[in-house]
Amino acid sequence: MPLTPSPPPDAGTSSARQRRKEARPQELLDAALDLFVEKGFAATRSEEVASRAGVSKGTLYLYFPSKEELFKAVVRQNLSTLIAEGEGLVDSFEGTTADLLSCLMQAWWERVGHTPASGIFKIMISEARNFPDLAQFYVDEVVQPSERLLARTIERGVERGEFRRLPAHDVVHALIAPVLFLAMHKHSLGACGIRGTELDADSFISTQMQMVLHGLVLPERKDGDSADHRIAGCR
Amino acid sequence: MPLTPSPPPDAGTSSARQRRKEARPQELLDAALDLFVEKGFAATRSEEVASRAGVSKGTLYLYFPSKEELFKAVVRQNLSTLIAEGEGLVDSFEGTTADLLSCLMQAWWERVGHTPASGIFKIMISEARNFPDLAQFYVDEVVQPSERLLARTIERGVERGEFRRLPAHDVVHALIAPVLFLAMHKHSLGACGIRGTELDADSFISTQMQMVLHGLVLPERKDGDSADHRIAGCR
Amino acid sequence: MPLTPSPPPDAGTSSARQRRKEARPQELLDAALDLFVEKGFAATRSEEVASRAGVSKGTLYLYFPSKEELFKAVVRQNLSTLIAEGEGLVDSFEGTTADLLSCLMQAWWERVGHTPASGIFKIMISEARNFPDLAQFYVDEVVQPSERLLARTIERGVERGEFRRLPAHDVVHALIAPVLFLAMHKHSLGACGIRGTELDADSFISTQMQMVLHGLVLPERKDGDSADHRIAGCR
Amino acid sequence: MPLTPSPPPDAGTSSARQRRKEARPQELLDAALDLFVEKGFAATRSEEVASRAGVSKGTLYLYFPSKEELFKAVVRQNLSTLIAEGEGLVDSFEGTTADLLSCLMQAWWERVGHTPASGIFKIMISEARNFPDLAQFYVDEVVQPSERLLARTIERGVERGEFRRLPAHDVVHALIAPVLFLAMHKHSLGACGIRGTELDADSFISTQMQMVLHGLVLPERKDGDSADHRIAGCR
DNA sequence: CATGAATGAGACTTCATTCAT
DNA sequence: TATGAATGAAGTCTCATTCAT
Repeated sequence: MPLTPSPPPDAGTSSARQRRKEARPQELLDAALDLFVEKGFAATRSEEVASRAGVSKGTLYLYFPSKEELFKAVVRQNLSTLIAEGEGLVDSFEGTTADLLSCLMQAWWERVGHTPASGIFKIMISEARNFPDLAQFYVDEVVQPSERLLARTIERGVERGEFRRLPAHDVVHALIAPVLFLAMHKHSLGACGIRGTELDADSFISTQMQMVLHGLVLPERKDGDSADHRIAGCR
Repeated sequence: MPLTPSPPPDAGTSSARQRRKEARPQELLDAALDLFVEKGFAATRSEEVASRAGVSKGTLYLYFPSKEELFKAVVRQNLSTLIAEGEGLVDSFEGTTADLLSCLMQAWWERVGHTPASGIFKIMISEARNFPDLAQFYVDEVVQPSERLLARTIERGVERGEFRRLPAHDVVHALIAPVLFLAMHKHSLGACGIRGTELDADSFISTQMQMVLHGLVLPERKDGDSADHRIAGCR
Repeated sequence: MPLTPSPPPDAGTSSARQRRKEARPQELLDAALDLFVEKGFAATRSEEVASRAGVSKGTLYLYFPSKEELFKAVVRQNLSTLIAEGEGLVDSFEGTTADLLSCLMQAWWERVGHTPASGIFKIMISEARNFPDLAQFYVDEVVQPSERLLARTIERGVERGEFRRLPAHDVVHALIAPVLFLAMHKHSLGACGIRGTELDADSFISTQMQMVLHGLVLPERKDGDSADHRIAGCR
Repeated sequence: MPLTPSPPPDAGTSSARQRRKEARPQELLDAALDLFVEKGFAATRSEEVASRAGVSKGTLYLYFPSKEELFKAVVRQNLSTLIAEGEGLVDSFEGTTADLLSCLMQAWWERVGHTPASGIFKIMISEARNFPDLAQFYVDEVVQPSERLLARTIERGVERGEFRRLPAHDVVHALIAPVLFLAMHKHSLGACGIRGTELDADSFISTQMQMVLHGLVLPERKDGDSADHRIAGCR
């Protein structure tokens, strides 16, 4: 109530209370995302979610039947919709595949990486084995759709002669790994304020990209180790 | 053994009870590692650790004064010692830096990646923010020593003219990222038995290595995108 | 009775639930006082306090954040308020100091000595060294204020030429000692129902008063021992 | 072993070990007294008693079948013997009763008041209701014998025309109260090191004695309040 | 719709006592 | 005798969820 300017008394159907009421689920989802990311799913108390959203414990349960359902709603709102958008982009994109990949990356970065939503990965890592229902939901709703999306993109690059013919699935993971690594770090050790754990994301991504596109080893020395890059025997 | 006064030379030197006592800490540490990895630190009940080690709740506390100290002991036993060994290797290694890197990787893979110890990373991701003492301990005991170790190795490669001159810190993270990604996956979604989450580690690492050493983009197209590999604008 | 729904429609503004809620802290404090006095602080289980107040374990913690805080609240409610009243009395009293002392004594007797609150002294005796926080709290909240109050009263008597000029501090303790002795006894051995431990408080206090006011030794023999009443050598 | 000088190998029947062994129960009793006084009966861990006596937990149970029996032994050793001595003194004393009382007091002060044994009263206050067996034992072994002893002494004084004819039982308690008050204080608040709780025992006892022998109120004002020294109505 | 009082299972940790050695 | 490893009941406090108002 004190947060919204008093509407004209005859404003019609939607009073301040009404508007507030309609915003409730969103406020709860936002509070839940923040807290789940900060503390994890199990360690987040429902009462704290409610109070951060400015409502009482009971009210939370009017909108979401349990903490698990609340979590699923958070995931749907923050990731599922984004993936659907990505699919639209891939379907209609017309430039080079490298540009498409850049677009996807950038979108991810802006809409997930730089937002609290990036913490969802950390949550799933932590809780998957303790909450199999959530794990299944997350795989169906996030992991498989997004991996399919990236794999299609890589295959497009290969088919168009733009990319080396590497196993699409592995390339997808190689693309995802550093990004998740950053997200993971940001929401765990990186958030603890411990000296020596700072990590410059832009610099890291830039270096990573150079390595992925050009390789770490200098050209003139390339021949020697071209045979097999599985982990070699130590001697 | 050293505690019993000269037993008859042909007798078993230590009684059954004695043998049990000496084995206890190890059994408890093993049980603890398994359970911490499976459920996380907070969700693991100390009683369960004890019972998996075949003792009662109280016995655990004879050997470790608290769950936190138990966890620290697990980390020390499984990672700290390994890092110390790695330092010895780097100090005395005489081959190419690429080979040294391979050696370190392989050691990690055999002694950590393929053992339950790889789950410690997952645990820290999950619990760092909820247990600041553990986070600090882990940074001091694991993160900083191992990053220093790798950074020294990269710098060795640069100094000897073997590697491109990239920021050592970022290269370290780029090397760590895929490996942690695999460890993470293996102990979270990968352990849930959900279809569609399988991940072939060897294949992934092989692809990753080819990308890191040779780049993803085909040579003839390399020139075009050499300028800046930060995330490019979408259009 | 208080749990039955449908109060008369014209009933007061507060529901049965509301009434319960407001009465809870008091019910808990009463239960806590009884149990703390009976068993001591450490030996009283919080669950037992709750169940004696007719609520569950968790409910206790809705009102008091810990057993220590519960105890402090018990002390504040039963003693601190009383001491404040005593200060008012001393400030405004106009009769003889002996009468003032009688008044204070009587008030103590009615409001503390004859109520379970008298058991608080026993508790503190028992627990002071094991719970330094409680000890400090008790000294600040009870010991010092009440000793100051009595000392002021004694000094008033001396200044008005009513009392001998004895060290106020020691007189205070001499006044307190028999009273605490009684309280102590009543809540320890006296409450065990052991034959031979009965103690008639009124008779004891009466005798004590006569001894204090007239002396134990008969007048004609008084001279001999007037020199020093510290403990005399045995021969 | 390291505490005793190695005896000559042919020293005869009692080796160092032997002497040590015979001292065990005494060392355990001393350690137990100290700890019981400091922490109370319930809060004292048997292991701590053992370790302070320089033996292992198990050894304690070789000498005393339970913590309760250990406590009884402590009481017997520290108080029962003393009371027996007191009885001998009273039986054979030939001086004035005031001197006899002084002697008893002094003995108490030297052998109990100034030793850790004075803490036993505090223990019993605290634990009587939680350990009825101990309470019964203490009443039989300490309370009744010592009260009988003092009552006999007071009666001796009355019969010989030395003391006013007051109820012996109450006089006994009046004598005991300040002494127990001091003992109590010394082992509870007085041992907490809190400022404002210091108490000068000698000064207190001296003042107490003067009050008891001469009365608090000045002679010239005595008349007014001679009627009844029970607690008077406040107005 | 909204509240928040109430519940009770469950977690960590302690400690008297036993008993194999 | 002496040891000390082992036990398991018990105690404090937390929190998801319910439901009367």
